[in-house]
Order: sequence, then C-alpha cells, then structure tokens
Amino acid sequence: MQLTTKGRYAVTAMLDLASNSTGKPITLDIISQRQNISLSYLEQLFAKLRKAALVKSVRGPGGGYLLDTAAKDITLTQIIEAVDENIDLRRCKGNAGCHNGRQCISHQLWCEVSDQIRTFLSSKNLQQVIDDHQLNKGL
Amino acid sequence: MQLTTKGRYAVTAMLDLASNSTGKPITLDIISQRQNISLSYLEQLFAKLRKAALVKSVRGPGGGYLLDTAAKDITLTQIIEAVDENIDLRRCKGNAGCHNGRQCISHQLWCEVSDQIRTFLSSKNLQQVIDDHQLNKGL
DNA sequence: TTTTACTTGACCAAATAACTTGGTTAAGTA
DNA sequence: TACTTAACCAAGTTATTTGGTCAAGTAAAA
Repeated sequence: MQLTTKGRYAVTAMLDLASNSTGKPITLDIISQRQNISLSYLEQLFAKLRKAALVKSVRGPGGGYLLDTAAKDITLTQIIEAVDENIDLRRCKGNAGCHNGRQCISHQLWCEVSDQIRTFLSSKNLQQVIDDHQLNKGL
Repeated sequence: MQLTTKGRYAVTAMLDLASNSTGKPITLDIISQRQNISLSYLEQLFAKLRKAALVKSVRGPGGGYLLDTAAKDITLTQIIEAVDENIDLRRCKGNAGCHNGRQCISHQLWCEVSDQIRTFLSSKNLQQVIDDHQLNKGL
C-alpha cells in the first residue's frame, strides 16, 4: 500500500459521502465542488470503490452514490487499497537513490514512518474519523 | 500560465539554489534531499531551466548547478513559464463542468484569483523572496 | 395516455501531463 | 586505467483531463 494524493482524494471523498449521508444519493458533482477534486477523476476513483463494494450507484436524475457498507465497517486502508491496486511492500526506491549510508538510514526511518501510518490507517474506520472531527468542532 | 505542483517545485528548487549560493555549484542530489523532490524529476525541471538560461550546469565531481542570472533578475513567473511551457490563457475548463450559473460565477472568481496570483508572481523576483524570508526569521 | 425532447448523472475510452526507472556520458580523482 | 561523481537522456508507468456515450427520470407535445 502506498499513500499518494490518489488515496487521499479517495478518503476525502468517502468522508464527504459518509458525513453528508441522508439516505439520498449524493452526486459526484457535489463532492467535486465541496472537496475541489476534478469530477472525472472522482468518477474513476468511484468506479474502483464500487468494484470494491464500498459504494453503490444510482443513475439518472436524483441519482448519485451511497455507501454500500456502514461507515463504521469501512477502514481507511480498505479505501486506499481499493483505488491503489498495487499493494506491494515498499522497497527501497528512495527519492534520491541509495548511494550512501546516510541516505539509507533516512530511508529506513521513512519506512518506519510508513509502517506507523499503515497501522494507524488500518485501525481507523470512516465513522471514527467523522466522530473525531465532530468532537474537535466543539473545542 | 498555470500554477501546478510542477511550477511550485521549480520555484522551491530555484529558491534553494539561490539562497544557498556560494559560487560553488550545488548538486541536484542535495536539493532533492533538502526539498524532498525526486532527483530525476528535478533533472527534468533543471533541463528546462537551463534551456531558459536561468541556470547553468557543471558536470563531473564537484559539479552541479549555478544561477545563470542574478537572483534579483529572475522573476517567479519566468521560472514557472520555463517549466510549464503552455502559456495559454486560462479558458473556463472548470473542475466540474460549467452547467449552471452559480458554478460559472465561482469560476470567474477563481479566474480573478488567478490573475492576482499572476500579477503577484511577475512582480516578485527570487532575491525579494529570499530577503522577505530572512526578515521573517527575525520576528 | 403515449410519444418526444430534454436533463441529469453515472459510466467509459482515450489523450495528455506528472513522475519514476534505468540507463549513458562528461569530467574529474586514485 | 579504473573508478566515482553528477549531469544528461529515453523510456516506461502513474496521475489527471478531455470528450464523449448510456441509463433513468421529467415535462411538454401529440
């Protein structure tokens, strides 16, 4: 799993969908405007999210997308893996090659950070993120 | 002119080069590490910056890049246009199509913002940005 | 009531732009 | 002569945009 803008877009869009859920479908056009992500790109992301059975679609006027699973049952990792198919482990492909020792040490550091992120993401579900956000609003 | 990550990367790298300038060439490897931009991508950006005569290169050990013009004579616009060849005016290609009036109004807003940014960028040169930054450090 | 035109919004197939991978070449150093 | 450095280059892959088609509903004409 790798965390790129693509994965972040997907998580952002899913959070928008989940937190604005009222039983009625939500159009990608709306999400596009609210989250400032291009409509056609969202369409491609949602095609994959649909294949992964995380959302379902309704065509025609009044249509849009709905969660296909309860927000509490969708982890962030599931979303990211749905759009970022290559789940291969991170090899040392570093930003600037791997010539010298110092660099490799920093690479190892980044790998550890990645692991932390990975663990964090797989432990979080959509509902938790929304709830956390509501809490923060109160502060 | 469009402002994308590509242009921002180029400006960032040029700021790094200008603010660390000591007369000796600076390697892209160093800039890559300092600014966390991939080396090969930097190479492509600097190939364009070189063609635009904003930097010059020195090959071999001890080599790297140097400004080819004084920092005060390089505007941010010059840098962005050097790497982002298509300088066409922004047409209304909006994120989410342009079906309804409300959307178009917001598009116009963005166009105005873009204009502001454009004006700002063309009035700023590298040296000014560096000087401003030094001032801020004191605060 | 049925047909037609029209709109909405998902769905799809390219093309283009961004970024990476895997080299080669020039210029120094041991 | 062998080796290292760091620019330079050419592909490939991934991200994002452009430009459509197709299904489903709505309203007006027949």
